[in-house]
Amino acid sequence: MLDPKVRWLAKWSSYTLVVSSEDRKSAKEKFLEFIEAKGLRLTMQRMAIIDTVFRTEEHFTAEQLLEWSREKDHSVSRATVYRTLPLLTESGLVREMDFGKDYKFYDPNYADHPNHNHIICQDCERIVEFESEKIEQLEDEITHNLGFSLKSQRIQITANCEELKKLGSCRNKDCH
Amino acid sequence: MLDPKVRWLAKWSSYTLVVSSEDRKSAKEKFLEFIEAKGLRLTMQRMAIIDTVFRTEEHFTAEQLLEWSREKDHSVSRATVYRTLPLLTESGLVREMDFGKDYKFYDPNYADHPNHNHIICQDCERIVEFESEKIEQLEDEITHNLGFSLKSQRIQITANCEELKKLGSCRNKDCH
DNA sequence: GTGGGTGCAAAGTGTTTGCAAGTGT
DNA sequence: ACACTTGCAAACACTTTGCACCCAC
Repeated sequence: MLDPKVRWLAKWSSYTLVVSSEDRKSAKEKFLEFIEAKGLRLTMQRMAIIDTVFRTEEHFTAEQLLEWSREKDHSVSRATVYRTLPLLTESGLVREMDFGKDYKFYDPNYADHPNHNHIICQDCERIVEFESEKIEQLEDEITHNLGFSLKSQRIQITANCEELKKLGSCRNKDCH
Repeated sequence: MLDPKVRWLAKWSSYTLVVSSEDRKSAKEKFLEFIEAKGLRLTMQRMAIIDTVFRTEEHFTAEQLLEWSREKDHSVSRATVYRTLPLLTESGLVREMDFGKDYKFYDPNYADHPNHNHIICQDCERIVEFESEKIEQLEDEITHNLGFSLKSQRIQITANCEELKKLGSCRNKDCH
């Protein structure tokens, strides 16, 4: 395993090498193909951003992505992050989510689980994902009955930790 | 039926009279009670806004609410609309919705159908509502199994009109 | 009369964009 | 070389807020 700093300063040729040894290489490689197919260029800044996105398990905001990307390449600017996010969502590998906050969240796990839904803890803002074939089936049925064909769906559940009620505080209170 | 202009210029005492003859009086009266319970005042501007909200069947934006309210009382300002909206959502009678646009939508039908969900046509932006006890039950079950207690939920389905596919165009294409 | 409410305009906040300089191919 | 990209800072769009005046109670 290379020193992360070194890895990030490396040129593209050695970079792919690292990529192919990563867990999430699949989604990342798909995105690199997407970029290539569109005739776009692989700049150092984009690489830093892309790697951050596909190395992350959590949902993140534009600001967090900027911060994390800068740890890898200090030259990444806010503008580039905001210009790269639409590419990510356009590729279908990252999903933009709106929880009614003033900023958007981005979900890098979308590629693997295109129909997953979210539970957001009101107390700690922890986000948990789930999938349900039964619900999907019902949604599809209802949508069809109303004269539409379902394109995509999202469920957002706002909830409280059971822990909070029992213990008076939430274990994850400061996890965000 | 009074001339709308006159009705809106009337003082509070005669105003309630009109209210009680309205279809949506129930939600509106609940909100007036909510305001009173909080010890807030009933200004002409608030009345114009409140009446607009509870007379409306459609989903609306802050800007639309301002425009409509101004038709009733030209002195209503944008600031007052934005200061009144939190009261409306806080009362539980209006629901704030985020469809990922830069502005929020507000749903005045929330009081009557607190768990309704939305299907948005990708082509014409028409919004259709639906409810499903089965889905609610499943959601509640899943949420509980994951260690949370469900507070609220929302489903957004993006779909295409079946008509569009069959006829090549959507009847509602220009309805928004 | 008084404390909450209002309009106005300025400030905020997350996001987008014009432009000149930089860089991957 | 050329066209795509970038960083910077100004611009944007929606929303919030400070302040002096106003008005419902």
